[in-house]
Formats: sequence, structure tokens, C-alpha cells
Amino acid sequence: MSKSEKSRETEHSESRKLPIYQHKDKLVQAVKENTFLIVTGETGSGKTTQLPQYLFKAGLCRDGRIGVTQPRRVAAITVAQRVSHEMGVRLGEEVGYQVRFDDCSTKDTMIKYMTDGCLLREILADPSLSQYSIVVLDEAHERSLNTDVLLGLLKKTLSKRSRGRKPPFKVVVMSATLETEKLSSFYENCPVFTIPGRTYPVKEKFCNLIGPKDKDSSVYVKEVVKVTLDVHTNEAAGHILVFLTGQSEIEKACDLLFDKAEILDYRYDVHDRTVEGLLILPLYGSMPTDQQRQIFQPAPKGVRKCVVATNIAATSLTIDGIRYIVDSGFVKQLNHNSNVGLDILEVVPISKSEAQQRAGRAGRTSAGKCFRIYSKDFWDTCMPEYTIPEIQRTSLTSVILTLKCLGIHDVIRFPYLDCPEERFILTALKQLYQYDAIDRRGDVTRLGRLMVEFPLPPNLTRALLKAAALGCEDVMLPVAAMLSVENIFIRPGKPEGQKEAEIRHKEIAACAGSSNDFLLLLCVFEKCRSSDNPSAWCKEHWIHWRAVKSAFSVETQLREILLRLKQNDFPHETFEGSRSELLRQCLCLGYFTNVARRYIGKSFCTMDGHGSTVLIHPSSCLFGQELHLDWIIFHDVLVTSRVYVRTVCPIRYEWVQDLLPKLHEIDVYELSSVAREEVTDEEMAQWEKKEAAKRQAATEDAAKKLEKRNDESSITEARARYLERKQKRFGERLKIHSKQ
DNA sequence: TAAATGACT
Repeated sequence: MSKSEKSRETEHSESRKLPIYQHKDKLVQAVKENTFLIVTGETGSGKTTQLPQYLFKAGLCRDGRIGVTQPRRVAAITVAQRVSHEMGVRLGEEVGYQVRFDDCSTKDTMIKYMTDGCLLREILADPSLSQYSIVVLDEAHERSLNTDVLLGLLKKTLSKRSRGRKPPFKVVVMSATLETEKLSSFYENCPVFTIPGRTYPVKEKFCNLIGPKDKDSSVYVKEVVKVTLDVHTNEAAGHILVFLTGQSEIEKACDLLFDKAEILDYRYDVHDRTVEGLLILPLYGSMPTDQQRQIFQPAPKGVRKCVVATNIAATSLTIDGIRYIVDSGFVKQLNHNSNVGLDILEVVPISKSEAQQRAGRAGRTSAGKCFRIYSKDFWDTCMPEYTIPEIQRTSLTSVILTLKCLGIHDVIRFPYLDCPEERFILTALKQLYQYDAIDRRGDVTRLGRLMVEFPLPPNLTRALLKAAALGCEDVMLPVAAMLSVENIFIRPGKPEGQKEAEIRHKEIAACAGSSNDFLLLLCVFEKCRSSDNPSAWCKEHWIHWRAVKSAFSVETQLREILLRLKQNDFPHETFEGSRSELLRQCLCLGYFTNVARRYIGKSFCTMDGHGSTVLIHPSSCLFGQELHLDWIIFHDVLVTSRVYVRTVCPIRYEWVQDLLPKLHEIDVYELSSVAREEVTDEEMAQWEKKEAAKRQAATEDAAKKLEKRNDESSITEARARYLERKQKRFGERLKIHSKQ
């Protein structure tokens, strides 16, 4: 027996020991008998790796492959590797995977692991998924935006196919134990198949240090540190995992932990940052990858690891030997606030189900303990049962465009497992209308069909398509790519580092003329790409090389898509002017919803109908030049002590003049009736007439308001200070709004 | 006048 055969043999017997193995025949039978099936089981039951193999061996994919979706790339890749090894086939043949930038599958691949986003794109190209006989949606309890869209699409579109065609099409949804009843009733009361898990008990304890009134992060960081040290001094061997919300908090906690442990007169070793056998390790997403890898290295004998992490440790990374959890009870969450039309990143209490998930991380290899710093009262009154799914919290513009392109007219009554609020859907429709992606009847336009091809948010796609029509995509492609990766500018935690980084960033900004943040991104992209040693260049300038590298891949992908689209009928326009002017005008088409005009002092007033007052964020290269600016567009908004706009570009009023009335022209409630039903020509004509009148009124109104603002510009300093205070309060209000 | 949860096409 060869070495590889031997290891396969061991693997095989290993997989027989998995809890799922004894249910093999019944499971295959259940899939055979049902169109929809819910499979539930704890981590460690083996469902992700084994179920697709059982179905394959039972011959269920003779007429089409099995597709298994995962919310994360690494999961899709590692599971595919494992399964191909267990089956003794080469990865990329019978068993393969596909994630963005990496397709390791062929047309003969029978079991294909993929990210949920990839399957969604496949549906756009082939709505009946004709190559598939079974789709398995894994980790459905995580409720990722894409999984939720797929849940509805598979119900609506593909249940038709299963009845009309042979061989029938099947859907298996795999989820942790929560919410299985809901899933079952969503899919025509289909059966639920339960597989027992293989986890160890976790003892949960409330430390009562945080009550319902404590929501300030400076409080809970201290308490977390206290509990962690208690665990370290009182509990038996085993590593500790601490959950906090972000980089600065984690760095603060690590420093405190280190200092306090030191005061307690423990041994002290600066190099390894080890205190009496406690190895303190921060962990968050923007950390360099090699530093992240350190966390997985075994600790020296007798040393206890203490990983202080963001939610990255809740699902994405698994650390061996964790026996203790310290849970702060908070998380950072991106919430869409449709009242003000903004996405706001905020710290909120986690849900009870998320707290249980965190606790579960202590029971992977042996029995564990979870220390919750908050009280039972906090648990009862502040923490919701379940986390609100992404589809109910984020901007839906891309999702709605996708549905429209799949021919789903009534996007309000689409079968959502959890329906988003109607006004969120209407906001999305309005935005799509403003971008000319849908027309007044709510039907997708030619432009909309071009837009859906790009893996970008609609505003960037719109700007990119304009640039492409003008033949200057070389300017916009890098900008779009740089804006769709994580922040590229490094800002260290320590003040000394911050100064150094700031100086370096200003140097680059000066090269780009310090006149436009979008142009600055283009400049970084080009400088880095033409450098002999890009990674060294980035290090020298405090730029995230990892982020720029992924921007390179994104740019290449976008360029390929554009090239493909340009082979067919593609719009063509002409323009003359400088590169910077070209870039700014194209951006106006994507960002005219984010236009602001200089208001009082250094503040700006948005033109979106809310008339919010905003300031330019200090990280912008235009910070400090406000008094020379008039009209600006901005990429995003940040709410902290004030309301800031980041990534800013000055524009001329003439460029948005014709676009601005669009912001007021359409009544979302009328769109709602358009969204629901087909409209006759007569109704349409009447509506158009009403709209025209409204448009006229809105334009006049806007002109009046502008005039008034011009007058106000000359008012006194005292009033300016009053308005500044008002702006501060507006920030507070945003926070309150979004909590409701 | 200063800030960055996590994933995905």
C-alpha cells in the first residue's frame, strides 16, 4: 500500500467515526424523497464534508453536479481540499471549488464547493442552474446577504424547475440548530434532519460587571481585562479567547493586560510579551497576515495563550486549545439608516444566539468555561434573541438590481425568509432609478444590465461605465478597485507612529496635488504598480500592501469584464479635458446622491433632501482647505463625535446641475405601487404629468434654499458656533435613530 | 477638527 493510499485509508476510517456516518442511508433517502430538506447539526458533525460525498456515491448527481455554498472563501477551499483527499481524487477534477479570483473546477466537476456570491453570479448567467442537480446551502444560520437571496431565489425560481423537469432539482439547507422550524415552514414544511454534534459542555457564568446602563467602551475594556486576569490566576491550564469590537479597543486591552499583570509582580519578558506564562496576542482583520499566523503557533510549555480578538475569531479563524472565553457582549455592526440614507458602523450589544456561538468556541476540544462580563439583567433587557440578518440592515441597491435582472418585477413580495422593511426596498428602487438602472416602470434598463455584470456597488459601476463610454477607463478602473478593498492607509495605535504615518501620507498627497482623494488613490495605485519593489514601497509609506495587492486583482477582473462588454453594443461618448477633470466628471454620475455645498465655516450641507451638515474628515487630503471649496462629492460618511465625510472630491456645480433635480423628483410611495404591479400607459402618462409638476416645484424650492444659504454664509461667528453644536447633536441623533 | 467589525461578487 502506497503512502498516500494509506493516509486515505486512515482518513476514511476517520470519517466513519463522525456522528453523521450512522445516519448515512437515512440521509440519502431523505434527499431522494424531498425537493427541499433542512439538515441541522452542530460543528463537528461532519455534515459539510460528508453529506455531498454520500449523495455523490448514491448516484444523485448523475444528471448534474452538486453545488455546496459557503459564506467564506477559505472555508470553500479548505473543505474542497479535504473532500478531494478523502475521495482520493485530484482537486479540481471530480471535486473542485470556485471563489473569486480562483476557479479550481471543470465542467466535469461533480462536487463543487463555492462561495454563495459565486453561485449568485452563476444564477445570473443561467437562471435555471441547468448544470446542477442539487444545491446545498451551508451555514445558513449565519444569514449572509447572499445566502438569504439564494434561499428566496431557489424557492421561487427553481421549485418551478423541479416540477417541470426531469431529473428533479433539489435544495438542501444546512444550518446550526437555531431557526430550523422557520426554514422548514419557508420551504413548504419540508422535513428537518437532525445530526447530533460532537462538542463538549461549556459552563457559562455572568460576572455582573456591566449592567443595562453601561454601554461606553472605556468601561467594558477595563472589566474585560479584570476578568481575563482572574481567569488566568484562578483557572486550570487552557488558552483564553477574549471578544472585543475593534482594533483600538484590542490594543488598549492588550496594553492594560500587560501593565496590570506586571504590577501584580509577575515575571516580565518584553520580547515575547509574556507575563507569568501569559502570552498576550491581539487579533483583528487588518493585522498583517504573518502576525495573524503567530497566533496559531503552539505556546511554549507552561505558557497560557490569551488571544484578544474581534468577531474574526467567531467564525473565520479557529484557534486550537481554547478552554476559556471572555465575552465583552458587544460587536461592531454596519447598519443602514434609511432615515438619513447612511450606512453607520456602530457598537451594539450582541444577540443571545451570538453569545452562545461565542461560548461554543470554548468547547471544541474539551469542556470549557465562558465568562460573560455583563449581568443577567443586561442579557434579559439589552440583548435581542437573534442577530438581525444582514438583508434587514444593509443597503439593498445591489440586491434589488440583481433581482430585477433575473426578471423578478415585484421585489417587495419576493419570498424573503425575513422581509426587509418596505422603505429600505423603496430607497433601493429610488437609487436605481436615479442611476438610470431601472426606468419609471421599475423595469431594468440596458444600462442596468451592464451594471449588474460588475462586482461593485452601483455608484462605482455608474462612474466606471461613464468613464468607459468616454474611453478613459484607465483612470477609473484603479479608483473603483481601490475603493472596493479595505482601507489602504495604515494608522498605527501609538501616537509616534501616527505622526510618522501622517507625514508619509501627506508626501504622497502632495504628489497628487492634494486636491482630490480619489485622484490620490489613483496615484497610490500607479506609484505602487510601477515600483520595482511594491511591498517595500508600501511599507515605507505606511500603506497596506495586502490591500493594494487585492486592488490589483480587482482592477484586472473589472478590466476583463469591461473588455467583454465592449465587444458588444457599448455606449460611446466624447470629451475633451484634463485627466483630473475627466475623473471628476465621471465620479459625479455615481456620486451625485452624495453632493454637498459649503455651508457655514468649514461645514458642508448635503443636497439629498435631508440637508444634513457634515465636515471633511481629517484623513482627507482636502482637510484644512475647506474655505477654498464650494461644491464637493464624497464616497462615505463616518459618524463619531461629529458627522464626517471621507474620500472627498471638489466638483463644479454645472456638472451636477442637471442631476440634482433627480434627487427630489420621484416619490417613493409611487414607486411602491410601480414595484407591485404593471402599469398601463394611461396611468403612466398621468403619473409623468404629476411628476413633472413636482420636479418643477422641487427645483424652485432647491433654488430658494440655496439663495437662503448664500445669505447665511455671511452671518456671525456666534451663529457658526451654534450650528456647530447643532451638528454635534445631529450626530447623536443618528446614533439614536439607528438603534431603534 | 482624528478613525478604521467581518465577510462577498
